[in-house]
Amino acid sequence: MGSNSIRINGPFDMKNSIESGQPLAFHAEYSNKGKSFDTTYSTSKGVITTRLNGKKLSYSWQGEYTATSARMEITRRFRINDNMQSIYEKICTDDFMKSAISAYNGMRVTQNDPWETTLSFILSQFNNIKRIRNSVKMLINSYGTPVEGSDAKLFPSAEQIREASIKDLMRHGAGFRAKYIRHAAEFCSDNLDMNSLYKMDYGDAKEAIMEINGVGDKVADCVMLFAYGKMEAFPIDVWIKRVLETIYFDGKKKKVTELHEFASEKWPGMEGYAQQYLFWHARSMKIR
DNA sequence: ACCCAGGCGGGCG
DNA sequence: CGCCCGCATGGG
Repeated sequence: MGSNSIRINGPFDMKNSIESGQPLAFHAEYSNKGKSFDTTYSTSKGVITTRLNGKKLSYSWQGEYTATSARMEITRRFRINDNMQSIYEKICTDDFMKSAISAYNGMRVTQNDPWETTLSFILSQFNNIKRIRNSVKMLINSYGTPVEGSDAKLFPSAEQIREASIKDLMRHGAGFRAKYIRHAAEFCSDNLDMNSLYKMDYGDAKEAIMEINGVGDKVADCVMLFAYGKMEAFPIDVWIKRVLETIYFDGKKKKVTELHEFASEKWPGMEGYAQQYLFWHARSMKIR
């Protein structure tokens, strides 16, 4: 247990960083209190509580954290050290991107735990955000280890999830994805050292994670981006497909492979950030 | 009541 | 390889 604070440089919109369909959207608790914004979320090691007030991000931790590791967790999770001006220079390529950046100025791509991200985005397939959130929270409450001095629980490990029966996972809202989750939990605890993917390049790491049954092209890209911080990853879901076709291809249908090529040529090395702004802006504008 | 959801694997041509 | 289909379930 302890607390400290970080001074934020550059624009930082914590609310949209959490709400914008990234892993924290699926289990973090958050609220506006006056002019400050409060957040609490479970990790594999403890519980992190933050309060953003202007440029000051105060935080406290419980569980297996030291002052150093807690600071690293927060810095990494919200990509505090990202140079947003430099990122915006790369992705502000046209009027649509300009309006997206303007609407969500300071929204970060977050960088989350690999297992947490894999589990969350397997659940996301053919699902909606509210339901994904209910499922993830149920899984935390049912399988997570209690945290001393808190009523919260740790984010459950792959080793803990693999002990669940398919039926139990289905009862927790996983539906037909239950078998994928079980396989992922077994694969990630037996056959895959998830930490080894950090040092692989994007293509190799994506290929490795796609060995999990239930992880295809889109979910793999989400894991590459939201866990491993590989900024060339460009997850293409229905929203991204529609918004690209609408804005850049005059409404004409394009194949996913063509859209990947388009993104890598338009936002080289920063596709992930472009995707996050496209996604959240497209959803708010209900582009269908 | 009815439709749909940040896709995926499997089966087929 | 590309296309098409079914899929558990609950929120809107």
